[in-house]
Amino acid sequence: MSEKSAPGGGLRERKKRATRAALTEAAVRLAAEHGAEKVTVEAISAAAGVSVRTFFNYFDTRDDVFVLTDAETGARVRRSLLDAPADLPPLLALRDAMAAELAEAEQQHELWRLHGEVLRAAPHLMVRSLSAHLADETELAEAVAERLRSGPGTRAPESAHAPAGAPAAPPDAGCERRKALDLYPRLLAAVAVTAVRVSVDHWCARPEERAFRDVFQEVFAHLAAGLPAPPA
Amino acid sequence: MSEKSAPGGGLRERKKRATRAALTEAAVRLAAEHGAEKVTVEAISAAAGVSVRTFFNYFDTRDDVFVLTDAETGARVRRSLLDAPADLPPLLALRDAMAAELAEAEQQHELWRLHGEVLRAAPHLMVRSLSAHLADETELAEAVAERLRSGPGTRAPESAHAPAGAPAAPPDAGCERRKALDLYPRLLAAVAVTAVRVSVDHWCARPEERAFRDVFQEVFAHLAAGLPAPPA
DNA sequence: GACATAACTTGCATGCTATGCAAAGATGCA
DNA sequence: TGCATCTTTGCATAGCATGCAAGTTATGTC
Repeated sequence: MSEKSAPGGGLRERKKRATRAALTEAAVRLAAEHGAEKVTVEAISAAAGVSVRTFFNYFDTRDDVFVLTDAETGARVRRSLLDAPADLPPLLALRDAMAAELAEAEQQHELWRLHGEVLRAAPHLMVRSLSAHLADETELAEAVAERLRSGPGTRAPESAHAPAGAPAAPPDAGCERRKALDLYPRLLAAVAVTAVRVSVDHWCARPEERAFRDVFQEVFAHLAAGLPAPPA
Repeated sequence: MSEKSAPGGGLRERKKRATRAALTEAAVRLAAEHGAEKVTVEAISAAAGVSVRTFFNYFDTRDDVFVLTDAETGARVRRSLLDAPADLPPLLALRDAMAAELAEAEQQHELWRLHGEVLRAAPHLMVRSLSAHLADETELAEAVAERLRSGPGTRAPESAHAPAGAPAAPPDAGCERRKALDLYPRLLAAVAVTAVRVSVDHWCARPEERAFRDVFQEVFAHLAAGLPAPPA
């Protein structure tokens, strides 16, 4: 797995990363081989060389081991969104922010493909994986609102970085805050996340036909045009 | 619960509906009172006056009891979509089809509100509920594709009803078929489902502020316009 | 009305998922 | 080396989920 990312830290941290990596890798391999639903936590733990209890020290849920999203992805997208040129329409700013992130992911082509395979074979896990993105959605909507608030032309490019270190909101904290959000930012964030999902899903179904980039761009072109009926 | 819908059938069917209704009602009430995650299957079953085993005869999963979607909703929306005037743009046809369905749901105002409360308090269940809609999404995408195929002006209004009785596709059957679907129908279906979710969610957060209908219409107006930045 | 059939419910047995707790082991640092 | 801290682990416990066989209840027919 990504052994090189953030190589620093002491032995402890490296071991933790190794254990987590071993668990996810074992999980994905076993899932690819025997089908995702037939893989028990016991099997994953055994393959990774740790106890069942330790598995649950790393993942809240069995299914969480199949959600291969980087926890920092959302933060990077939001920052990129806020740093985009002020005159770029929100939809396009969001498109570019996500495209940049996905370009990185596309480089780990092999792993991504395998992951896609597993998820598509198990809709249940696809849903689970989406839930991870849903958590992002509220924060993403806030970023959109922030971008709109400091409107086009009004915004000083440097002042826009989120209110310093918002320290990893506790899970479900978005529920109350959600009340304060306007409709448009929520809609844009939700639609963008959906667009990414559809792009990935469509591309996974026929990876050889078109580059992912093209699918992604076409999706956002449809959205920007207001989803008119395409030419036959 | 909805005791009147499809009142027919023998005693057996009525009993089944009653049992299912009792289970969902008990579940929602208990969840509203004690928090959704604190409600066990045992408690729900006891409150509904059946055994735990019977609960699992009605729902595959504990969480499924909180998914209050009518199984026929999707079918009605698809039919409505195919029956819409041929010159109506796909996005608007879908909007109207969904609006008609939601108008009915809005009448059971009380239950809908309570359900919304429970789901918003438990994102986990919101996700689960979405998965039910996701199942619809593929079939909805097929309906969109069907509508496009028999293009504007080409379509004989009567010939469009789905290929007779597609007999309740087995769960997950959509995964293979998905390969055959074009990008645009999938995108439109996914975006529309997302739009409904955002509308409902936004409206639930401030039910007194605006009619649901208005929120819904505004969302689709945003989409049809290509999601430009709204005026401040 | 009685009967055979099919459908529904139930309890029991079993296995997987998930959490709390306390003891044992590994790591970091002086 | 030795202490403080973090991690792993086994054990106990509870909830989730399924299969099976036996008991109960509708349905349709004679």
